[in-house]
Amino acid sequence: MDQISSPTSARLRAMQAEGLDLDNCPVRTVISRLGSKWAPLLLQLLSERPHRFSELRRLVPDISQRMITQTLRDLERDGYVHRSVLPTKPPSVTYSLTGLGISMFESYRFVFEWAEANHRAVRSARAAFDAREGG
Amino acid sequence: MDQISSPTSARLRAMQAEGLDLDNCPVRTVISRLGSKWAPLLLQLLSERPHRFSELRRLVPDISQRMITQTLRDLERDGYVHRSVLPTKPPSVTYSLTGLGISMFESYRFVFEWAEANHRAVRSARAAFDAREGG
DNA sequence: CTGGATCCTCTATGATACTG
DNA sequence: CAGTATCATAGAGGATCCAG
Repeated sequence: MDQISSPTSARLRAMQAEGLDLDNCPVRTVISRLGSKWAPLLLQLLSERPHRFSELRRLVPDISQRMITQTLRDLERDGYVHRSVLPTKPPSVTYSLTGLGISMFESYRFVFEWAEANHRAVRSARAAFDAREGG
Repeated sequence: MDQISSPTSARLRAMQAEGLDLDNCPVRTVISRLGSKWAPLLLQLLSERPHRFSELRRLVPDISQRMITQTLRDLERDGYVHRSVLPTKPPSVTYSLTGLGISMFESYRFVFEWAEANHRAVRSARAAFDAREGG
């Protein structure tokens, strides 16, 4: 089995001495990024069909202009999203999933389906835990 | 289709006026939490078998004591993880997945497998993007 | 319409020291 | 061994204004 992490200080140096390669960890490279605050929502929307910038903004009402831009840019950088600019006036920009993005979402979507089916159970567990603690 | 978000200020009030229930969003309830920095790593380890606190710490060398405690606590609160204390001396604590946790990971694990198979492609895309930008 | 630039705030996380 | 408490900080994210 592979080792999982990527150290920072004293522990870090000890790890590196043992030859571990934490920057190559699949979880840290892929999953951490997909778990950001807005990436899941945007990916879900783009998995349905390509969307304009303003459409995404409207469909995710509480995202700031700054974060929608930045999140889409991160997803583009990692190869999941394609950005296509139509030189109209004013410009129109459409975002869509790339082949890599589609491939990724075929796996990621199982988590969305699980969440859809079980989010109530999670909220229940949360409430029960809080009741125990608070009491 | 359901609406996705959960507003914060002016937009928020506008949304609520339309009757949207952003706090009930499955993505925000479930997926956001699973995407935290350490949760994926700990879940992956616990999906293999139960682990002691110190084992997890050793297997994830760059996690701080504080974050391992807090992340496990969050996962316990949401019903994914069970914490069992053996009253030995000194105490021994074992963490394991609950039924809900096992169920969830049966979906989540596809993402891990995808990451394992494609993290190099993602890193390539990232490098290519940076080359374009930087150049 | 689609952003970029700036400033500001708050949360997540780390480091460290202490305890049953 | 398995935490808790405290302090400090980087970075995520929001608000606002400006521009092609």
